[in-house]
Amino acid sequence: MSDANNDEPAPEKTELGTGYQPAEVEPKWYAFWLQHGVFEASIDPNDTRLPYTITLPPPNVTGSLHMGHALVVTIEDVLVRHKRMQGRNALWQPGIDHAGIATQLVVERQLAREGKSRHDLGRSKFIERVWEWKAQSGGRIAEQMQVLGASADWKRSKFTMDPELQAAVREAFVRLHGEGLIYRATRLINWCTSCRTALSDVEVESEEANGELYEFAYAVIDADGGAGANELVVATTRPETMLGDTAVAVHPDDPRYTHLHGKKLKHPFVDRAIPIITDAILVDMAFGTGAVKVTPGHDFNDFATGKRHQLEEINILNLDGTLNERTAQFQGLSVKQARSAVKKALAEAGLERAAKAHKLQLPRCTRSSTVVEPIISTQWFVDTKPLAEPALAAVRDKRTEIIPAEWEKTYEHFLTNIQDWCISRQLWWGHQIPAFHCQDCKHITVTREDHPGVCEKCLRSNLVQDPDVLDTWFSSGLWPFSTLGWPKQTAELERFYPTTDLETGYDILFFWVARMMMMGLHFMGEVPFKRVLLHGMIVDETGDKMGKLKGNTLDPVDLIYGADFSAIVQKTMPDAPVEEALAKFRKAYPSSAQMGKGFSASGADALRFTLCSYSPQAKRIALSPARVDGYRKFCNKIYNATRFSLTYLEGQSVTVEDAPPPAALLVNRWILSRLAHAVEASTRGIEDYRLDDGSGALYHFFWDEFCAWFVEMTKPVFLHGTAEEQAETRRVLAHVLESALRGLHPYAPFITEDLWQRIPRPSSRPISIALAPYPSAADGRVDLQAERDMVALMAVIGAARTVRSEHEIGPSDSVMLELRAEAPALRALLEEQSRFISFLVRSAGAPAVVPSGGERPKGAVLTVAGDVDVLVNLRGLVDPVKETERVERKLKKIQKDLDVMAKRLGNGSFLKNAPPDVVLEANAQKSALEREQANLSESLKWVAELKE
RNA sequence: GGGCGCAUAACUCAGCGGUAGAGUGCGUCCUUCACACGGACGAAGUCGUAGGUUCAAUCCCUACUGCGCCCA
Repeated sequence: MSDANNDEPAPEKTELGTGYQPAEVEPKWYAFWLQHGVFEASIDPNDTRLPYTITLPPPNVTGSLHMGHALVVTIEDVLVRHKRMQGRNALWQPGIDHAGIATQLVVERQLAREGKSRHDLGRSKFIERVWEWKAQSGGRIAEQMQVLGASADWKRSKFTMDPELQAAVREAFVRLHGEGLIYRATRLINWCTSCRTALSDVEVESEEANGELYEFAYAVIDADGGAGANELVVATTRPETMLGDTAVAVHPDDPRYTHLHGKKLKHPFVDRAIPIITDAILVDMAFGTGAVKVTPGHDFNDFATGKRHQLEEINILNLDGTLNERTAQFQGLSVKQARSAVKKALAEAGLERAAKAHKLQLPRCTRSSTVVEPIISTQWFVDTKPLAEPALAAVRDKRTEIIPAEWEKTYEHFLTNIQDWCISRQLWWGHQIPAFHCQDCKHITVTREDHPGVCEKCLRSNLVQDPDVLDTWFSSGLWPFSTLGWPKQTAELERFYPTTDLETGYDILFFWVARMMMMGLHFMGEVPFKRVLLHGMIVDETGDKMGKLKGNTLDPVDLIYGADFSAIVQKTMPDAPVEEALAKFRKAYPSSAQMGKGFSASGADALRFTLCSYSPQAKRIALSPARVDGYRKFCNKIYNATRFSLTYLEGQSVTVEDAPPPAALLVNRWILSRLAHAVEASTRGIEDYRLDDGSGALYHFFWDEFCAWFVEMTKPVFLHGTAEEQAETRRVLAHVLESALRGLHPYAPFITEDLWQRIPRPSSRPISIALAPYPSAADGRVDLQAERDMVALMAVIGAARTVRSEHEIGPSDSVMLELRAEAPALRALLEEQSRFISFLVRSAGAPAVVPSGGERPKGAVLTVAGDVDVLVNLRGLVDPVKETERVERKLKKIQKDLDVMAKRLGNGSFLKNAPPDVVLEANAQKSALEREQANLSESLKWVAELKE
């Protein structure tokens, strides 16, 4: 980390206008942080700070920033900045994922525009071309993350195709292979005909679709005769696969088909006899005709059935999804064409029996959305069972904690049912499998060497490297340690592994988290992270997933810099007419109706604060632009409160110490006490992964307590207070503001840095707020008496203000105020604070503070605030009818509450069974209500005098 | 089919066994010397439906209805 000796100057201070302009502030402070190495983690052996590590889920190199990224960046940045400020040696490890298929597609599209294919270039030229593309336009997303304020250690940024990471991948492969956990096998796998590659199970998502259940008949060979005995009708959603049928299964207990057991069927198009088998696992008697065609070469259930019955597995597809030479006259057709051709041919052969609409699950490639075809193929697999066991155990015994805990079940379910993982991909871009096929003896040599000289078995040198690359998630699985230098024993690995927190969307619990757990435990012997923090998906304001088709995508950048709605929809739906796109957008974001022509430039801080304000526990985060706007205003509030404070702090040589200043005035004692609560709540929120609570506590503190009460109450002090009171208040104001900005910094890094640099601060502070200590309860001073007194005071002021407001007394009209209280201590408090009451209520002179009872001034209305009767003299100022209405409204409400209390307290079992303090509390509430009721009823009699 | 979750103010969401909260919006008043990106005040909810447990249920349990997601 750089230190304060760095003589680079801080960015120049600009004039403070009346409105906060994030665009003028944010970029310069980001540059400042980078310049001073504020985000850099330390491996200095003398640095004894406890490490705190998060690895950033590496975004796709082809990607650009979307709301999901903004959420990840925001949450992780809050966690990291908080821990950094708490004095931890914080490492936020960033990086980029090479994204095999996605990247290859991007570059192939680029080539296509030049009229070329990757095959025209050849493998090595093509890969060079990908690197060129990457250098020019890949990884832009990292810059966009910086716009959000991400305090990652960018100098350590890694790319999954960096040479060190390639070495890590190779090492992992070789070791797993040596341990027998990686093997090569021929089996049924998911094949994407458009990406032309195998996929793992998790890269296939099934989608409901409207299809049909089609029935056709196979003729029975050597039929015994009898009604219906010479054919067997099967039902299928994929008729074309019948070209690969090698059996038809019926349930062993199905009486309809007992006579066919052991018989064979004649395939109508290819020269093949198909056995009728009995299988209780595959066949559901109630479904379809109860007879199931079995295609082991193209269906996972059928494949398993085939293994049980030693059936032949026939592949009918070419890798491009067309039918191959095993399909007679259908050869060369696409699957879709073949489906209608087969149906037509069956109908012509008189074998078609029925077709009815049917809902089915279509497996689709997560990348290309192409329907995935199961085919038999030779691929590399990871034997996941031995890896999954330790990963399960680590979560069960809490070495790794999953938060929210409800995801543990999903994790458990996935890992207990995990299938072997197909890791080879028929792509060029990625980590090429370090396996070398001997052209002479066919042995496969797996090695760390780039170019092994000879086959390890026959020692001849006729070797060809396996052309396939590894699944991108294979390298991602190594991320928590490969980024730290593994397999080398680096200082980074020593210090930062296991990492502390892993924060990501729940949607990649399977893809990524489970794999990191398996790999981390296997290679490092320790869990890769101590906590897994999962957040929900960002959806539009109505709860729909964001998507291009829906026209409801929100670009974080538009919220940060501001944008017209018409520009936004032209970007999200470039092909649709503007009006139509705009309509869709407005429907998805009803609150945009309040926002005029577009989004204001809210700045990164406001967006971050908004994202923090949603509970991360929710599965769906329905982002409301209006809410962003609310936090934009909050930033403006912070800015203006600071501006106000500076008018009293600048040029006043106020000294700020680390410890909270001594305070005698109630308002000063109170705000220090509230500060203690607020910063504590913030830390608790961050530590409990409840950023909504943490940020909310500070929002409420800053706006509703610091600004609404404290700052207002400093005004009479600064105007008329003694020099001593002013000095004390200045010190408290400076201290609380400085502490509050530090407290807010993880959530809103830019504005807090900018303002913090302008205000007085303790001499011990470092060059950046990002390195200053996070405030704790010790920065305030808990003072329960002060809090109680302020509650009473605020209630009195509120009651008087309500009277003013309800009677529409203008701000320039002052009112006579009389306060009556029984307890001498309470009267003393009101006397002491009378200048604040007078200032905030705008009373004519100090309020009269008197004991309860006594004669009521003529024309005064009465309202009750706790134990204080508040008499506001409205004589000649208001309408008696309005006053009657007001009082009656109040009385009605009180009566309602009293009814509830009477019911509770009238219940003998409540008095008997409820805890004593609850009963006590109820009684207290009841008498307070009764007193208020009595006073108000009394005041009804007086309304007539008001108009005098 | 299996699993998970959600249903609270007009909207987006917190909350929780002891008489319902926030932000935005809405209404009234106010350009008072930090902020109209503001201030003061106010209105607004049978806490999805039906049962059960309890002195007490929005909260716990059961069923149902509606919605969403994941796995087969």
